Amino acid sequence: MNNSNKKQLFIFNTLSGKKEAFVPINNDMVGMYVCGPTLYSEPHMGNMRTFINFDLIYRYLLHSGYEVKYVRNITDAGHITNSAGEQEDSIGKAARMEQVQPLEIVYRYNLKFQELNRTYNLLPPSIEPTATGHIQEQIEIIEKIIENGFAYVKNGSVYFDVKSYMQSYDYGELSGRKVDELENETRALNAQEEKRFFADFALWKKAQDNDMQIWRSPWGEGNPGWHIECTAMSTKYLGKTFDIHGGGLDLKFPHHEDEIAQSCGATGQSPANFWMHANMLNVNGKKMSKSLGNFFLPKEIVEGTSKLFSKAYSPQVIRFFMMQSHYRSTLDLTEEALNAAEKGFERLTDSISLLENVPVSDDSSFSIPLCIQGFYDAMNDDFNAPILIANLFDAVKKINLIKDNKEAINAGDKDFLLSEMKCFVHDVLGLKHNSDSNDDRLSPVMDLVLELRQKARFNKDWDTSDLIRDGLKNAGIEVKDGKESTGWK
RNA sequence: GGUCUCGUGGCCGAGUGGCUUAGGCACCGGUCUGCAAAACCGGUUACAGCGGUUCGAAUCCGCUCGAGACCUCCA
Repeated sequence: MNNSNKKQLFIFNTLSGKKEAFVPINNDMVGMYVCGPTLYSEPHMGNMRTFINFDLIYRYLLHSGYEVKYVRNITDAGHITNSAGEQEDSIGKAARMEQVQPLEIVYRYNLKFQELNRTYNLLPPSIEPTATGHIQEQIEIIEKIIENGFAYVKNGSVYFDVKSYMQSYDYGELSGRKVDELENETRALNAQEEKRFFADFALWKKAQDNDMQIWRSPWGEGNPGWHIECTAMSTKYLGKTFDIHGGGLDLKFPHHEDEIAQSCGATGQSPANFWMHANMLNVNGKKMSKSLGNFFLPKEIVEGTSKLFSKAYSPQVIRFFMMQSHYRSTLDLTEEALNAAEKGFERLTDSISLLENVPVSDDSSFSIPLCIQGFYDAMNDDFNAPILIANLFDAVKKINLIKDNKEAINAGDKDFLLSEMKCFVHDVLGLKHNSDSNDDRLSPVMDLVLELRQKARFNKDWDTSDLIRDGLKNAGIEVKDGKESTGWK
């Protein structure tokens, strides 16, 4: 990495509602925890947007020279779903429906999730811990919270005592919610007589007859509440307080609010200095969700099997499309917008290839360092990938003008620009090069075919040259006649 | 109902007080070309409405209209 370009990184902190200078607790080490998926079904494109956005953040932190411990959990227990008034574990429910073991469900969808991570070019986190692998840690944290007077046991379940907590801490500081407002709004939803206070939430649930996953605890057999797993795992792997906690915006309340309460209640320390929330992916103006039916699977779009789109799009194009909006904005997915991204992405990657072969001059006609600084400035401003891309396209325009001898670049600047552009496109944005897709065996054949066509063109045998061109088009190969040579793709 | 966010040109999408023509795509014009496509260059179109603050607002404040999110299932 290039330290001369390393300026102060600013991150929008949900906790303060402001952009703050990012200073890690431990010099150049960064601890980051991101709430991962609940694997009771295949993750949809909206789920993936969050993970892609945090992949960008992870990548830029690495690029900035930080040593990052990136923890992204897998929820395989304790995630309660609420259907028809019945509360039950979502994994257990899926297992019962499909008549398999709960862990078989998790294993099945985790395989798919991992495959998606590779397809969309996400870097693997440092560790992906599971809730079921940390039952003991969860129990220990719950015991601490009880010990500190912020939780109580009732009929084999344990609840967090929000009223007691509020005497020492500010419940609602992350989401900006006031408990007295909540009370009027949500009382009807809670038929939980066991709770002392409507806002109390479960840390441990007593086992019910239809539970498929049950563990022993000091309070009897049962299973953990949803929020406690993240507190247990983040504390175990990153410490009582770490640098960044991320997740989807829809987790802000109650999940993240309750995580803060649990950590403070157990350790007396707030878990994270920076809270980051990625915004939702919309389809037709509405949040993508299963209940609305406006979701599609990440593999459907790359295979072209989604009914919502007329053709397939490469994962790189989808990733590029997502990078063109800021992670804190909602993003509207439409076919027209995807087509625009496809063309733009091609132009960007083409220009990198072009830069490799562009002629050099004695002097550069524009400031390359200034150009590159623009890349860094964009990302240092709360990971503003859309501005980064706009700045990259400024470079694209310059590169094209160099080709036409309207701008010039010297050898040193060329190498500098090329390596930085590759770095930002490939390593930071996580976009693979598009040209790798051509088959090695096809290449010599195409050279031959195009040579025959050139011969025909030289002889003004337009019928033959057009026959070749149209035939290739039908085979999905596009001929691109240039001034000196003919390309294809 | 409560809390909060947002409304930018044909589409997606940055930008928070005074030139950013943001950017991409589309469209129009041009260069190149046997023709076409591709590629490249150039250009047009905007800040939901009304009122206010200000020398000056897309950017701050108020109201109206519209959209969305959360309110213990959500990435």
